[in-house]
Amino acid sequence: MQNLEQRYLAIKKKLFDKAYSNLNEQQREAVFTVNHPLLVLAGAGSGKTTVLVRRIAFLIRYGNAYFSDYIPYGLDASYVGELESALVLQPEAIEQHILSQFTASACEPYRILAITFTNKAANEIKERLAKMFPEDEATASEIWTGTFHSVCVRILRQHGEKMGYRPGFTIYDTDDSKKAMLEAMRRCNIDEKLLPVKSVMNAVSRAKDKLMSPDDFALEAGQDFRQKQIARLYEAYQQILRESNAMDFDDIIMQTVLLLKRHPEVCKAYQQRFRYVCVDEFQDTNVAQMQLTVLLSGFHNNLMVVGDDDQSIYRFRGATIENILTFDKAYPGAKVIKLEQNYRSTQNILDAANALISHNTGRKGKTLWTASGKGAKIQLKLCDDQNTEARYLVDTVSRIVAKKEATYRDFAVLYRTNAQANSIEKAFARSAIPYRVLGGTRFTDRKEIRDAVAYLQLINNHDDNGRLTRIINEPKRKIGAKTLEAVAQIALEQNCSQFAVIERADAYVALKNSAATLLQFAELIHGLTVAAKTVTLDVLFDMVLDRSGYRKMLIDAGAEESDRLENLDEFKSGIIEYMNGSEEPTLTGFLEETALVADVDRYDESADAVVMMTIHSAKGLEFPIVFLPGMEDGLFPGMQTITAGEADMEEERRLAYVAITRAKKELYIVHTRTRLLYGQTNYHPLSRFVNEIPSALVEKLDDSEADSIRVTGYVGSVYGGFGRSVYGGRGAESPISQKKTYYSESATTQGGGRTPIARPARHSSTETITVGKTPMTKSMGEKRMLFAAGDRVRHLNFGDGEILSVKPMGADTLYEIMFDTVGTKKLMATYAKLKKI
DNA sequence: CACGCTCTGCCTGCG
DNA sequence: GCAGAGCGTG
Repeated sequence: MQNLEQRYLAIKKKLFDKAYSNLNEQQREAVFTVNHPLLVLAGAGSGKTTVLVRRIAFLIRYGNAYFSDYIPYGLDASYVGELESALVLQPEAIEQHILSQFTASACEPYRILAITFTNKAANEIKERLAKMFPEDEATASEIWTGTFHSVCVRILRQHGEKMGYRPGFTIYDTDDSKKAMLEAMRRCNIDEKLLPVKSVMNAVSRAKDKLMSPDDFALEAGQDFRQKQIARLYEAYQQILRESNAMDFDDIIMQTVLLLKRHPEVCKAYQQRFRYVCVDEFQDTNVAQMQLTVLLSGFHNNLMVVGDDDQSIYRFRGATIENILTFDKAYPGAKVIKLEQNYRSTQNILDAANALISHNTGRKGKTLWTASGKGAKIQLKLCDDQNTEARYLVDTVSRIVAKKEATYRDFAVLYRTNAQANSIEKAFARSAIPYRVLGGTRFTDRKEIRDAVAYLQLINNHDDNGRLTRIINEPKRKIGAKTLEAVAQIALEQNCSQFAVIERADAYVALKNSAATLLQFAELIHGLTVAAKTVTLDVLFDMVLDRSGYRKMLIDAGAEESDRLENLDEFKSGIIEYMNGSEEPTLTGFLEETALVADVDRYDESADAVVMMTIHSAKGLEFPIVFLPGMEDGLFPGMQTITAGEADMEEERRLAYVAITRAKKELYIVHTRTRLLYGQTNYHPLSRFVNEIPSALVEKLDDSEADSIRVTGYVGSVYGGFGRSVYGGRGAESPISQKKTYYSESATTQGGGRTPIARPARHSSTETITVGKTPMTKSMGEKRMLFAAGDRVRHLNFGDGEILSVKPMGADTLYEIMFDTVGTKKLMATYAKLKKI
């Protein structure tokens, strides 16, 4: 009978293969592979989301049907024969009538967890899952689909108290966190000029990505002064967040991991629940997210991760590509499936991308191919400067649209930095071409929205000191900095929230002058807090704006603030939308959503307009015609990358790979002879990445190569010294370039240890000399003037004076100068515009 | 306390 | 070149 069993198993697979014949072989294998750790290396445009969604649907309908060895009891030849004859049916018919009888331990939808990075991706998966189960809505909605953050918040809302958070804890966004960090710096008495908040925030964020506590950080800092300071700040910052019963975005992940580690019973409950865990964009995960994934999937071990090591472009924010590169070591039995067939681009575009990315060493290795033919060559265009470049884009779009070969929405302009958007946008604005720029200030980042949310946050969580300080004097209530300082001081001493102090303002002598206004404010919040329990959210929102006087403030300001009023109205529609879409709308729930859901519809694909955005934000999107302006060494790859290590360069190359693979049909690479960027004009040679593309794939629209590679003489300014150090090789550096190596340090040490020493001050000792058409910047080094006590000097603003004393300070010099008219002042040599007279 | 001027920094950025 | 922060003045 063995033969019959084999025939049964074989025909079963054949039937599944046919029913899923609109997938390719690798895609099918990924869908059918169910009880295994599974790594799907999904190349750009290889149908990754389709695989993810169909696999989840497969789990629910058929479980492990495909690979299961189960033989039905009493299997007989006529039954197997029937199955074999069913193979002539159409795929849809097979799926509808045959496959369900093979189902083997199907998975309940609520036992599947699918994690993504962005809300957009989560929503797409939800929508596509819903389409997979048109017959019943419940199935798709029971699947736990969400971002890392939303999944973690959901867990923390259940168990946050085990980690010392009170219910209703607040989520701080980047801006709130920055304020908290500034407060930490005040408490630690560390000057922001010596240690910029930005770099501290970055260091702390990276530490949390790696699950390092403040203590761990201090331990690792050893005797490094700067690191030790950051460790202190990290600790103080956590303390401040705790006082406000708040978490930042990184805490959300880290605290969840800690919770699962410290409370095995909680961990076990989730592990047992999740029979299947899927993670999308796995190349973007950091250490903490990897840990979380491992923990949640740890019981059943049916973990599927989907990603593309070649598209890992977020190392700078903590993502570690090692997660994907070492997945098969972490899960020895893991199956690895590569999706290399591309359904998006032409072969020329893919060949260019393949050639480029092959210059990277740290990768799994994939070669994309397509069945759709060679297509047009890649167009390479050289322009004079950023303005002619922008005009070239405009002209090309007009030309192609005029020929009716495409419509506006088919075009995308993708650039490395947002700073490039400016000149391009101007050119489009002057033309008749509709366009949209993505990025920039997000709706929820607007001041009025943040203020309104801050009121709601404070109502929801009275401990939230950050939000309290944000709005206590907005609109103006005559509660100034001094009063707030006193409140904060008392709160610290009493170990209570600032709001608790304000409620009892009359009890403190230090607050006696402002007690009345403070109590009034407390009354306002109390009233709203009570109201929040009874009225609906939209009503509460209006009450906040009216009772606080915020709306009146904007109305009184007249026309110039009318935008803000409109924005608040729009925000209110968002509230109503939330109320309609949620089964049980609560203030906490709404605030959570606003904190975790960035922008509703950032990219409206239906609008017929050229779209402009950074390459980073274009990941995952595709366009028939793509322009890549600014393909120049120094811009892309950026200067920081050129002076940094190979790992950074590989990431930059992956970014170029992402850029190229966005294009479906045509790709235009544009570069310029000179470029005005950050207020300085530079020469930039053609990007090395373009040189890594075989020339047979490229059509030059002019004599671009000759000009771009010949970098002679020098080139100056911010990116100083670069022409030589890159192309001239070591030891060939010109005196000028040596003087200008001041940037190299900052790029390698992750916000660390950049000394201001050799940094020329922008407005003082740098002078611009124009040689021919190209402005060159001359370093101050040779020009810095040294004065002695007694010298008479002239200052641009203060007039003439006499130097009283000269003190060396680091690499700089501090002069004390008695001016004839404005008295004695202390000035740094680098910054003072002094001339000897 | 509000404004305007000056100074500074500036790649990319999800939640 | 430009936005946001910080500082000094009315």
